[in-house]
Amino acid sequence: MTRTVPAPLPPDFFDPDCPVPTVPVLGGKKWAWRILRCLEGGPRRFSELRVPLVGITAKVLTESLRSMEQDGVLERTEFAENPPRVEYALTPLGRTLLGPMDALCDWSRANLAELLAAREASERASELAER
Amino acid sequence: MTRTVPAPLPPDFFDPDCPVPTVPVLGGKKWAWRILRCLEGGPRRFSELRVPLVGITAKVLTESLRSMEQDGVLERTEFAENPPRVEYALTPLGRTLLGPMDALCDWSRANLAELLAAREASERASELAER
DNA sequence: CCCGCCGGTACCGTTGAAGTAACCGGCACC
DNA sequence: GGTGCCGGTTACTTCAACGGTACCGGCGGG
Repeated sequence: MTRTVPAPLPPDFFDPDCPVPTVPVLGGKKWAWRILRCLEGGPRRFSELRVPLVGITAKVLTESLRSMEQDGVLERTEFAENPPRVEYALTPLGRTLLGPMDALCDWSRANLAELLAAREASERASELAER
Repeated sequence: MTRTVPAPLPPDFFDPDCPVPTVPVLGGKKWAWRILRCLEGGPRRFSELRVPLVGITAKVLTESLRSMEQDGVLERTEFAENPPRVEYALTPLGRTLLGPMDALCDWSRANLAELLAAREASERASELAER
């Protein structure tokens, strides 16, 4: 007899010690994706990054950059110049993230219409249920 | 003369109306990834999902499933049986998400060691700075 | 009559990311 | 001597996700 139901999932289906979910881009990092994208074309200065990242505050940008630096996906270089200059650049590790990231962005672009339609449909359904 | 610096990024580098960042998996959805993974092999019942998703509470699982249903990546089917049965299954749209997701998971697995090393290194550096 | 199972809901507390506002030191320019 | 820019820092607040506990209705079984 063929099995029509899948085998039950064991409690250790996910390794409880697996730190994959702690990967920076998978966390609630609203800006990380965009920052990576901005650095794709080469190093950028702090104030240069603030231009495309419309709405970000200095604090949040600082925090995001610091945490990404800690994760080794980008590098902070301070120049002892005048006026002071700080540059942020992708590390080789950070650059390898661009591929998978592109895959997800492509998915978003391709399926966004369908996704938004699903959201609207469920909104309309819940409005009907209210009455 | 060749340009050694990249062109400046314009303020409209990102479309301000672009809702790509609102895509479910890109938000701070701690469990969405795992839920998708659990449904990869076929439909699952509510209590069946609680087994592999160690530590999730009924409330959070309900919320996650509902929001993913709204986004059209999974489907909720209620059977008027006894005892009541509810099944969750991936939609075609949800199934297309598995590919890009795998890419990111592969990246995590491949580069996790390097990432954790970078974190430790920066921790050690900050401890040195404290003294 | 009471107990437990299924698939939740209600209420409330915690946490961490994000936002707001004010300020800083050093230097250049006027 | 005042003003402004650069690259932040500090303190405070807001907000949504997450977590904990308790409880529910309908049913079947003992």
